[in-house]
Amino acid sequence: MKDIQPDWPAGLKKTKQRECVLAVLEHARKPLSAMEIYSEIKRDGTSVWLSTVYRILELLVKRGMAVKIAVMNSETALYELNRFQHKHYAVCMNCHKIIQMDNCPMEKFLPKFQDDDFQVIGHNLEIYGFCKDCAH
Amino acid sequence: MKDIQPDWPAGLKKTKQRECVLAVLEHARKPLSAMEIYSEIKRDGTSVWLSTVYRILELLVKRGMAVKIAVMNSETALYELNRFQHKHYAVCMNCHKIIQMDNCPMEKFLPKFQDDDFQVIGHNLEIYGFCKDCAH
DNA sequence: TTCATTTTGAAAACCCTTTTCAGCATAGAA
DNA sequence: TTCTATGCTGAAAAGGGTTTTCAAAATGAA
Ligand SMILES: [Zn+2]
Ligand SMILES: [Zn+2]
Ligand SMILES: [Zn+2]
Ligand SMILES: [Zn+2]
Repeated sequence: MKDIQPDWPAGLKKTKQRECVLAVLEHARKPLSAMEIYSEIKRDGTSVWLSTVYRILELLVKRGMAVKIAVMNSETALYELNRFQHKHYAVCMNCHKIIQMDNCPMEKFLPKFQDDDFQVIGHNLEIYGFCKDCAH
Repeated sequence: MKDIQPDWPAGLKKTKQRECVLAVLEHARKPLSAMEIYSEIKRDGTSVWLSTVYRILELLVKRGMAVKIAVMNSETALYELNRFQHKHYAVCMNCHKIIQMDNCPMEKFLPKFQDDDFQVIGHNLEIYGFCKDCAH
């Protein structure tokens, strides 16, 4: 699981736990919760504490290396590597699967809203419904 | 604060606490947290418990009489009366003020996304940035 | 009024997340 | 390499919003 990193990010002390968290995020095919990352690392045999995972994730987010996602109606935050793509999600109301959308519906709308006494920094969009496995 | 309700919703037992929660929501000019509703009721001199407020809000949401809003990067849920209007919010990153948007940027986009193996039930959109009081 | 059924009070439990602080590991200097 | 300052982790506890519990109280129907 733990990969050979080509080069370690400058200013970050290299620790076993940080390497593991980064490796898990790198291999992830979907956004993961802190608990999922923690479990993945332990399953791999490395000793780590959940609070440490939270600390590392907070650090990665602060450095812009990871992104924190808050899916509504879910009390757990999800994390993924920052791949510098603007994206949004569709969430299945049945199986809670998260499906990535490839285009942003806000592009055309935002300039209109900009004028209205509000300086827009970003936006957050989520579609909810049923994925094709759960459609009825 | 407690209004004379024209008619009490059928099938709902009328209790002092439920009347108060509904009255607070009716007078609210912005979405409120359970704690804010609780404080408002106590300030009015009525005895109520926070867990009861949560129970009542859950009931109202389940009956479609209220709407629960989860603003990202905020760990508290907000509630408002369901006025059956489709709307979205802009959230100030500085003062956390919530500004209601009057048009929905998704209307034109949704049909395009509908086809993609996902049955769209609804969506959730949030703009974040700085309100005019906090612009820099 | 009486009684079955709900609802509330009061407290405790829950769950995810953050904080604390001492001991340990890391990277840079000597 | 060894030393040292600094930063990181383990381990446990606390935090904060929300939910659960169960006995007592209130409600509405008969
Ligand atoms: Zn599904
Ligand atoms: Zn977008
Ligand atoms: Zn503001
Ligand atoms: Zn909309």
